[in-house]
Amino acid sequence: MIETYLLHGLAEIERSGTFTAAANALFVSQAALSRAMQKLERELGVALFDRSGGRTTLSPIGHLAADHARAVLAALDGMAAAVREADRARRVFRYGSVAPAPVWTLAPILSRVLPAKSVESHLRETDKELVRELQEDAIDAAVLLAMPPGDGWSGRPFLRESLGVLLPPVHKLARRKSLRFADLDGETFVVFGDIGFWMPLCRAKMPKTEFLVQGTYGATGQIVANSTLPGFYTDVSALRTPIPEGRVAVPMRDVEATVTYHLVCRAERAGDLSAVFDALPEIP
Amino acid sequence: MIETYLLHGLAEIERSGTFTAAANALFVSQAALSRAMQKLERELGVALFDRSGGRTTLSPIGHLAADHARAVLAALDGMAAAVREADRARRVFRYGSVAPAPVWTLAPILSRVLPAKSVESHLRETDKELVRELQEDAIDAAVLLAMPPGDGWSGRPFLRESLGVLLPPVHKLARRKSLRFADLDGETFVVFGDIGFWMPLCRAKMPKTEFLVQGTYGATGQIVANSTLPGFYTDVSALRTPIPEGRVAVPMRDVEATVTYHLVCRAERAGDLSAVFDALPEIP
DNA sequence: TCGGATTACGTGCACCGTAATGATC
DNA sequence: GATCATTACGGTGCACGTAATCCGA
Repeated sequence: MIETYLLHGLAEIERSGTFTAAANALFVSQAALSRAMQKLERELGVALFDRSGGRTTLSPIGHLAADHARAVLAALDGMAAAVREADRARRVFRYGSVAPAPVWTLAPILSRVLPAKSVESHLRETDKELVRELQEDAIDAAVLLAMPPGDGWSGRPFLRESLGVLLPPVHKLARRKSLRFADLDGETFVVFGDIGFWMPLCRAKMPKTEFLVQGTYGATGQIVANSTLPGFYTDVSALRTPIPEGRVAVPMRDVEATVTYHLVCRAERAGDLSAVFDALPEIP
Repeated sequence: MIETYLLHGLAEIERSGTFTAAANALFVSQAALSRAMQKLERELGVALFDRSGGRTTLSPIGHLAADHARAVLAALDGMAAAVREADRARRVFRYGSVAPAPVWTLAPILSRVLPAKSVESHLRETDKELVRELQEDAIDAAVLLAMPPGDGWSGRPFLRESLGVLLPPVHKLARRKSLRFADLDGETFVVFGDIGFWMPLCRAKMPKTEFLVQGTYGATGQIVANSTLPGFYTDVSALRTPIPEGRVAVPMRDVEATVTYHLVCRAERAGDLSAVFDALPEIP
């Protein structure tokens, strides 16, 4: 029987050039490697090495065998990777989102509907990145701003969110009923870093504005509450983090400031996720 | 390290359905197989079997792993086959021919030009079969009646052969200087079986003729020498087996009765065989 | 003489088989 | 109780490391 340690030995000898170097790389003695290669030749019934000179070297057939050995070992690694990945996928539900708010909504739903699975999520800044991750099966589902173009997708909207700004009462715009991005362009905003698509959206809509990006959600709130710098909120975020005392919340009325989140998966996987889709809230 | 005996075990369990049956098929004890599968699961860090019920059965991930295991084992078999085939090809020169006469010519040339190789040859009835064998790398070269169509071939003519008939002196055609197939159609011929393309050619040109096919060359000669039945010879065969006493040799004058043999190989292999081509005789 | 492969030799581990035990129908 | 799988136990073969040997530059 040709066991894999023989293939490892052969591949490493081709890589290292000599038995001695390969043996060191494999943490075995050169004697063991020498015997292993003799065994491999015996198993195959074919000489793989030129043993004429002082240095024993791979024959052309030995190189051919080493090529195949590497292919077999790659297949074996592929097996281990595929099996471990399948096992992981069995235990965890992984999804990405273009914004943090949908995660707050989904977290309790997912842990109720998929009690046997742990849930992993991450933020991205564009639908496009998440669509790619869906296609590569790197995630089970994604929260997008719109259904992706083309067939092969399954999903539906489940949450709407609208952006607004938090202003000090003395701010010249604090008395307005609503604002546009254009009104605020040039202000300096305190903003939390991980807010998904909102970040590039705000940069695009307010190119003259400077954003003081904070690494944590807490720090962002602290600075907004204890300074006169404007910050952001949304209708959804206001439900979990009340508007700070001494701040005025003014909603934005640009169409881009209100978005609808869609939970999306590949159509093939729709069956696995039907319980999740059924548990999503309806949009009023 | 995942050794191949673990993969064999897994694949056989999927095939057989139970550990017991698989263990019998693999000629090991069920205990050994059970331990082996535990080791495989330990190596992968993933459970491959449902051990809840009385019968331990493959989980979906176990089936996935078994699929990969079979693929790895197939790659391993492929490696052994490729290496053994490369080694064989290194030691033997194998070719096919549409007729026996070229083999008589080539045998001494090949053993002189390729002293390190043993030579294997076989007969086929058509160029087409041999071209396919060349394409499949089943043979190193082929003796054909013509260069194959298309690019990718290398070769040249090296021998010409003409067919004739051996008649008893009393035969009504024995005094002719030459004959056509049409003259002989309807006669009963004694003929050796393994004569390559000559057999279908003669059947095609003399559809009314009955051929008494002999299994050995010696038997054919004996019957021809000791009967009044007509037989065949060629100018080339006459050099090694003289015309029997009491027989008249009459050449055929149809164009199909004279052929030119070409030694052909795939163009990629032309370099390996240049010494052989150089040693071939020129056609007068 | 030196770097590197092979051979010799003793050791220990890992896999084996038998047999007892466990688990499920 | 029958049928499988797992666990326990003792044995053994095989791959290992050390060290001696061999072989070319």
